[in-house]
Amino acid sequence: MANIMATKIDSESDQTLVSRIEADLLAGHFRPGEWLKQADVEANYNANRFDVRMALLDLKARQLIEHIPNRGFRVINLSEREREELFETRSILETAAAKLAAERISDETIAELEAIVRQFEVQMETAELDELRALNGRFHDLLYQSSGNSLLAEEIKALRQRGLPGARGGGLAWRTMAGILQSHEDHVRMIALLRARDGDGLAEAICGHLNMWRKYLPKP
Amino acid sequence: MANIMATKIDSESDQTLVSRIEADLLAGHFRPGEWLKQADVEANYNANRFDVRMALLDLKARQLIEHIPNRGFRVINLSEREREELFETRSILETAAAKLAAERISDETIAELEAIVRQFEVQMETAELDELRALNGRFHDLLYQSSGNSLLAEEIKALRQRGLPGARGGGLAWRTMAGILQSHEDHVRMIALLRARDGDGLAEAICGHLNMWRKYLPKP
DNA sequence: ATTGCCAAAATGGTAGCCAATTTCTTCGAT
DNA sequence: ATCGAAGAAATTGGCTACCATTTTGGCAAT
Repeated sequence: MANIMATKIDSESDQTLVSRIEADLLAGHFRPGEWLKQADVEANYNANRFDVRMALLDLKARQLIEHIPNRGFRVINLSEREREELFETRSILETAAAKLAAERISDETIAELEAIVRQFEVQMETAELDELRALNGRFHDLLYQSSGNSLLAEEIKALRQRGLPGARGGGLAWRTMAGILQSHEDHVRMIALLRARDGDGLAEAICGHLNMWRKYLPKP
Repeated sequence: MANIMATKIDSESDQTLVSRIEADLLAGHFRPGEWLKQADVEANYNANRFDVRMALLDLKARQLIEHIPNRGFRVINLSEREREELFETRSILETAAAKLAAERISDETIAELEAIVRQFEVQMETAELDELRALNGRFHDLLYQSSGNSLLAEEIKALRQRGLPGARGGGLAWRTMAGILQSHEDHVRMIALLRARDGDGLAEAICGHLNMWRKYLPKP
């Protein structure tokens, strides 16, 4: 009896507490700078105080939230400057990884990438934004994993995630349909460049892709 | 009375527990793969169980130690492959940062760097290895901070540190005096390249500097 | 020598307490 | 009425203790 109850209660949390909060953070379900009060998290995620503390510490270590002593934790809120630095650093890592990937990627993996891009194309009009965001993430993760350097890939992933919390609509230029379409076309082009083993071209494409959002900013 | 006692007891730990353990890790005072049992740490650092746990979690987040469920924490022990990946990634970031630094660094900061190098030269024969290691760290930190991108600098610092735990003698090619001397000469050369604003040359120097240790390996 | 079993050791999840700090509220003074 | 200060409420966070789970290590039996 008690076991069944416990299972039922936990049913919605087949994932760990951290990953549930993380998912909400990366999906932009919190506002930048929003306070994550322990009591609230405790209630909203149906967890106990200790787990909440551990989860928040974990997320803090990954810089998705920040910690202010005696105040608590709040969603990261990057300054203009920090955002610049983030994109500069991502450009460095991602262009380098792209060049490596162009050399090392296998034909099978290119096919996998293409499958993701196709799925993106199909779901672009119907699916929810979160779904598209997930596909986008899978595309880039797989691409950078193909660099053959998984530490590099992890580093890139971590940096990408740091830009997401509090960024509405997935965080890039994805506020507009045009942005999403542009993103998709970039991906198609990347596949072609991978097939052509054009590392430099790919790097350039990545750079443009990364800085795409600038075109869609309210006030540049 | 009690206050004075407390202060005295804490006197040796004016730094936090994490930074004390961290210092020992980075100085190579633990062996790679060595277990950090909670009880031992508790005793050796004169701390309580809770603080130890928090400290170990923190160090785990920075990948200086790893955590195996129900076994505990142990000093990171990089595989050959992981070490390759680490250096490849560092090369990418550090050469990029060096190029930026060559553009953006001020004359004052170059002078600061030179001061560190001079101090290194003076202390090379007399000072302890830990002292030299600290100076080396300050040199590289300041250099990469001069890229004007502090996120980039932090990232580089974190990656550098990940290579240190368990690496005897500071972790690089610093097992031999020749390695230390080589390192110093590299630094001198870097200063010259900075003065000449030769970003590409500097990047190349960094690359060689980073991969210097290969020459001094027991079995390549 | 190998296997199985039991005891000892260690981890790690949990509850709960209370001091320090911040935030909110209320009250009083100008 | 506004501002400021004192006090109350809320919140964080450091800490102790407990014990279930798991692993480890040793000992005995085959």
